[in-house]
Amino acid sequence: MNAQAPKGTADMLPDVARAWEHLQRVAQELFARYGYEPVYTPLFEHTEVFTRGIGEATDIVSKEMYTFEDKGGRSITLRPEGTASVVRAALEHNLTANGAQAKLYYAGPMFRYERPQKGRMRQFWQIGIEVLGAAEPTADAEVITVLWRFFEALGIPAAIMRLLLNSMGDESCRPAYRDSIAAFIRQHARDLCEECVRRAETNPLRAFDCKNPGCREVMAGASLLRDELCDECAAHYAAVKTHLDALGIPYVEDSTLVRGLDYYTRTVFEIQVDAGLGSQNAIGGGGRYDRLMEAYDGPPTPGLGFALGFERTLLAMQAAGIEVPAPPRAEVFVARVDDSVTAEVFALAQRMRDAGVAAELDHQARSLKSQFKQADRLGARFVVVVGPDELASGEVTLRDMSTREEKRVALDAAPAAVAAALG
RNA sequence: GUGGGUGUAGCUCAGUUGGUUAGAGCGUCGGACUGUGGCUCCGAAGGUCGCGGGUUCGAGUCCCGUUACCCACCCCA
Repeated sequence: MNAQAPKGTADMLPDVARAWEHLQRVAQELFARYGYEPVYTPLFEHTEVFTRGIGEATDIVSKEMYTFEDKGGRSITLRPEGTASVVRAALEHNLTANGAQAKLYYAGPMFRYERPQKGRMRQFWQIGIEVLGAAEPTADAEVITVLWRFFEALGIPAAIMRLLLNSMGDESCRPAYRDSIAAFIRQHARDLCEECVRRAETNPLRAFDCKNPGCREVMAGASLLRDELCDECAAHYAAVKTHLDALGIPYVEDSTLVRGLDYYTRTVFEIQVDAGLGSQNAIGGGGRYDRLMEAYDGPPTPGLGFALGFERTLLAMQAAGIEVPAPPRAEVFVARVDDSVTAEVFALAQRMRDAGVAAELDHQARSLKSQFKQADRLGARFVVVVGPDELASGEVTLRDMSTREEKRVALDAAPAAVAAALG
């Protein structure tokens, strides 16, 4: 058979898997300090959760979803992102009933059918947080701060991160602006690329994102949403910035930042780095989605959150020279001199483990010499040598691999002695 | 969906104008006074040269196709 993992997926072997767990540990510890609780939602949902939530016209929904019909005839889709599921779950379980607030975080794989490239996989992992029921700008500033602090906690220097901030307005000011941009594009159609002209009909705001220099030049003449926000949105945006300023979180206002999911309102943000990600640059991003719950026929419920990508975060860390610490695979190696002491060695290793010590032993009938090599490779601080000589006096030899010192200790007392020596 | 690049041992790669048993480094395993590591030395195992056609007396080396991976476009984490 073909042993290759499917296109766009990757096995996470120990070195990578360890980094994965490191990210999750850092996230859990940090998020807990801000009052976020874990939540696990299904990896697949009724397709409607995403089509209604993310938006029919988005790239994600129109061409990137893993959708299939299950044996019951239901249309099922592997989740392409986490927010829609969390909001759906909050609605199902009434987490925000009577004005309650929910602060949740999740971590797990997402699925998008795309051509893989650096920093982009068909199955990729995200960690995200969501705050539901919070309308105040302090919530926006908190979510952004958590994202920023997370990357800092991983050791990514603030100097290489760029936090982009923008407001997308809401239903009272965005539609008019959107129409004006569409009109602007049609007006300058002959100076813009085909793609941008097409955008006038689908998602006009995306034209600001075009990499074509000519388009950028033309779009620079368009009015900015920042200047067209309604009073409420402008005040909210200003307050978010004030709160970020107070915390010293450095942001760059970017009126062209338009995130690709339809559900965003008001605040949107993204953290980018320049090294390690290939042609990608965003390692995390998010925003406010005050109308999303209503898209599911739920009550009006403000919400916001962020998602960050494991793969990209790791690429950024690698580029920054950050190593994920690897603990020794064994603290003590229990070596046997010959087969006559196998039973004692096996039992002793178990007593070490029961005493809380990471202990390893040979399962391949290797020579004593190669057991020492093995112990060295595993990073074991101690080797306990068990042989006929030792056992004759009810003892074992305890060798400190760093100092090469050896001493005899009683067989029964060995686990405690090793545990004590390890501190 | 489109374009470009690459596919030789577990990993990183060499392989001359096509010519006899395909190499190196690292890693793995074993050994270097009979019960002991990291350095050094010696040795061993390990390869359908992505796959299928074609050209040729002969192809890892040329041609065609195919597939996988990588990178980029689109878009996104």
